[in-house]
Amino acid sequence: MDKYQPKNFEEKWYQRWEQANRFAPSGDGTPFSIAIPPPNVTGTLHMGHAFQHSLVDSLIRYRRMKGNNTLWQMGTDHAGIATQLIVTEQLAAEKIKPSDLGREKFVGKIWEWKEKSGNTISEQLRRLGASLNWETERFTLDEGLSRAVLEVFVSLYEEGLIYRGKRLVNWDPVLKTSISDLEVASDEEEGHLWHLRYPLADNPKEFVVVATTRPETMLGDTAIAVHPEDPRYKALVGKSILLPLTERTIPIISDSYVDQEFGSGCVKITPAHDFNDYDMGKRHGLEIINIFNEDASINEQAPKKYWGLDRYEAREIILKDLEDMGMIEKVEAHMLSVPRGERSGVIIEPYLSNQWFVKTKPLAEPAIKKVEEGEIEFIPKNYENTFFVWMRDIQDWCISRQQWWGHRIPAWYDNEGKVYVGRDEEEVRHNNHLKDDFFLSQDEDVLDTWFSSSLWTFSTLGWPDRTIELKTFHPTDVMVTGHDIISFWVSRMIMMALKFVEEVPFKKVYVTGMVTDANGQKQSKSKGNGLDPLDIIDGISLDDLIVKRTTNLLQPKMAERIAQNTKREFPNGIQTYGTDALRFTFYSIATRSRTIRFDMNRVEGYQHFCNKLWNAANFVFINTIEGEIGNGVSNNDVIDKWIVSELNHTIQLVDQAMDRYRFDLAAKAIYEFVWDELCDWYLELVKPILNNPEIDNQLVQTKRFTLITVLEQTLRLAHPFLPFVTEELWQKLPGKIRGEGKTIMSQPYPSLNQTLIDPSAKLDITWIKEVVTGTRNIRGEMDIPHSTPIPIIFANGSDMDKSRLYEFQSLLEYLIKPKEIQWSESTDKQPPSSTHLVGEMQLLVPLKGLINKELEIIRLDKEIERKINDKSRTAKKLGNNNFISKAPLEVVNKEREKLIEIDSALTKLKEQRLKIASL
RNA sequence: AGGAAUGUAGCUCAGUUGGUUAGAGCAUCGCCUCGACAAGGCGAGGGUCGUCGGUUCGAAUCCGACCAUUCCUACCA
Repeated sequence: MDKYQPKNFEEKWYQRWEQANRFAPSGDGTPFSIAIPPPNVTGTLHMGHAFQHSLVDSLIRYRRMKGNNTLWQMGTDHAGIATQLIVTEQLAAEKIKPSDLGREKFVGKIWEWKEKSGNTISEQLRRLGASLNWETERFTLDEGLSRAVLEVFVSLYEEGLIYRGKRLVNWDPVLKTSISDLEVASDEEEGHLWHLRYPLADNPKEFVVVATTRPETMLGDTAIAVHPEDPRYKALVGKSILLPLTERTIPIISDSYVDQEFGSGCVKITPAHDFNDYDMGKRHGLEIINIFNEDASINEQAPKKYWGLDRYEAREIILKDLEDMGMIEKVEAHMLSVPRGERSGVIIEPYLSNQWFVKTKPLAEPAIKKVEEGEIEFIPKNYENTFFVWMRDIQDWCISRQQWWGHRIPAWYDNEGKVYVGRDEEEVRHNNHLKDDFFLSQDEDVLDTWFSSSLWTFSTLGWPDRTIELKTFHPTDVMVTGHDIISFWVSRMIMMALKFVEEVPFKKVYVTGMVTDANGQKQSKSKGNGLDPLDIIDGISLDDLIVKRTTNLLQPKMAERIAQNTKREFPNGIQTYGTDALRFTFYSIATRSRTIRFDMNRVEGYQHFCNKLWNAANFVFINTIEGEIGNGVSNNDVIDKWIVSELNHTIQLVDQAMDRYRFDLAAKAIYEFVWDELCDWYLELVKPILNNPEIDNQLVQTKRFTLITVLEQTLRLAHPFLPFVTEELWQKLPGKIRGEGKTIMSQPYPSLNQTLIDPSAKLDITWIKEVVTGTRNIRGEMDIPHSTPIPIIFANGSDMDKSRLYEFQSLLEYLIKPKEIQWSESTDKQPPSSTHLVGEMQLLVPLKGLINKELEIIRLDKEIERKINDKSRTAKKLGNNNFISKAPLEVVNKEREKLIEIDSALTKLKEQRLKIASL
């Protein structure tokens, strides 16, 4: 058999599965379904996706093999702003602006781009082995889902849960659109606090000083505010000031929102450009003056001098003008949190505009209730708090975007600006009895992408039609996603599903940790520390990796640093690991922690594991290919009973782990079974029988049968986690063992057979392990090579030891490679030896010609010291009357027995040391 | 500012309702080509479980305070 080379077979198997339509739901088992969090259609797979989808795929494959009628619903998201941005940038390279093309042509360009690059992510998912049902793949802008969006919009509007209004929203002046609170990220940045002097209207020689971080907004000030209790300013309340640079006089008001301690204790109020000021403006009936255009340049509400200036140009000039007038008291350095648009990276402006909103409170209440009642369960549970905190203080959701790519808002306006909402223009005219020549124009805006995503679990299943799919697979069983998406998406799906299909969208929410780089840094394009999962699967050279990380950077000056960091982290690039190794890594690191540092060393370790499994299978094939494989009629010996018992124990562990979404524990159980039990012990224990021509053929056949059936079950057990290598190996099994099945992925999952758990077999094997490990310890410590046979004496053993030696002597001879094994009733008159204790029994390896006396004394001293420590710990416990009287009897007895054992061992070791020392 | 999470070996992480000597992988150090596997085998070293207190016969585990890191929410102009 060839070496383990994942690239030789991984893609092949995926193609065969897909061609044979293995990913479609089938059978009449209990339905089990998961909806994929729709990736951005024009995006690429990042490590977080690969991680989540690997977890989901194991759940899906596990359930499918368990006989569930299983659906993993595939689909992608149109990602409005992100996609429009990409295409806009591409056109910019050809010096074309979207406005040059007009709406229709521009949207056409995006569709072209979608057709071209839309399957990148699908191909990546295939490489991951994701057993998604491609047949029913959906896209948020396709006909069916668009129908669902219309239906929901119209019905929420009719119920008064969608409304249009002029509000202050987060405005991206580069993208020229509103964005939701969630798409704004605030970070601390260095700035300044300018203290400006505003002269009093009735006494322009006197000033009130206000502090601001955004001096340019002063052009839109409509009041200044002080705290009602502030003695410095009490007398001024009700007076007015002359707003510099403008011709306006504005009032001084009092409001307890003002913090007396901050700045001068006096704050300028700009209702059109600050959320708090907006609220305050409403409270006091202040004028609202918007001084910005859509691109945040100064508009005609400001003095002519500043018209058309960009907000930051305007700032400089305004400051200079104020300075010239002597109106700047002082400037301080100041850290402030600056809101930036997630997509464009520019500073977001609060901006007054007409927008559409969803009234969320009435939708949130039932959603909160379902989670409280446990109908939806978050795993880990504490993420429910994140959900509750968000939902209990939920703000209305601004759903209109001033973009072209997306679901156009189904609202029409007449000449007077009256709004008509309906599924299409025809319906609007009909319902409102409007003649065909009555002027109507449709709203230019599109809906927030998350609006369509919020319908995802049911719109993908055919809603608003009551399809059989919807009936069968909704609610879905679990949603697997990152914590950053709980408020964006999870909460909104819950609200919408409850509203429109009157059931929860999923029963469980498994919140994964966030995959970071080896330094715990979030992976991102701008930091240049992101990894493409395919580069771990296929490998990539250092040069290619640097190119990949440094092209299309938003900040090109970062390129040099990114290249340096990449060189340091991956001096030799990334080698080829294959999908299975990557996947197994994901399972192993899927613990309950919220950040997961991705460590390439672990991928390497799990690649070795795949290799180990490969080679173990190879061993099995070599030993079963020629001779007869028995029929399983058991004259199983204790060794076979033991490995079957271990296998069943592992099956149990995997089931328990999967029930609790502990992918790490499932992976660990499989890893340990394959490597530590099957490879390290069972295959070794079986060799002397398989390779011995004198052994009874019946026994050899039984061994072969156990060997190959244990392998076959192990492959099935591991398949959800290692889909490719298990399929490749399973296909090499003889048909007699494999059965009629065409693929491992449709075979039944191994299930626990409690009657095969055999504790007594385990005790026997444990004894063998102890004896073998004991002699290996002596060999290892004494540097005696495996090739040198050593004489060994079993002294002072019990009847049980004796009978076990009798039973397993030939095995032990194979494993220990002794010159001979002697049995001795007592330790008297034995030659000076190196000793290892197995319970009461002593393993003796005579020193003569093999072992250095001093080395043995050192080894014994180490052992003795350990025992002395144990003894004092145990004796101390037993010397404590409180322990004796309060601890449970069995714990006390355990300690008593332990003390006896330690004492006996200690005595023997000390005797032994005396004996050696006296030589 | 409020809320949450995390802190265990050099690194990345397990450790279930408190109960043998706190485990694994990687890394380190010896020895070994023995017919599945050097992507391997065997052996060894390595930890005051963030700090301090409390509860308890007994604490990595439960409670409190503090320190450090991280995230979320709200932001003081």
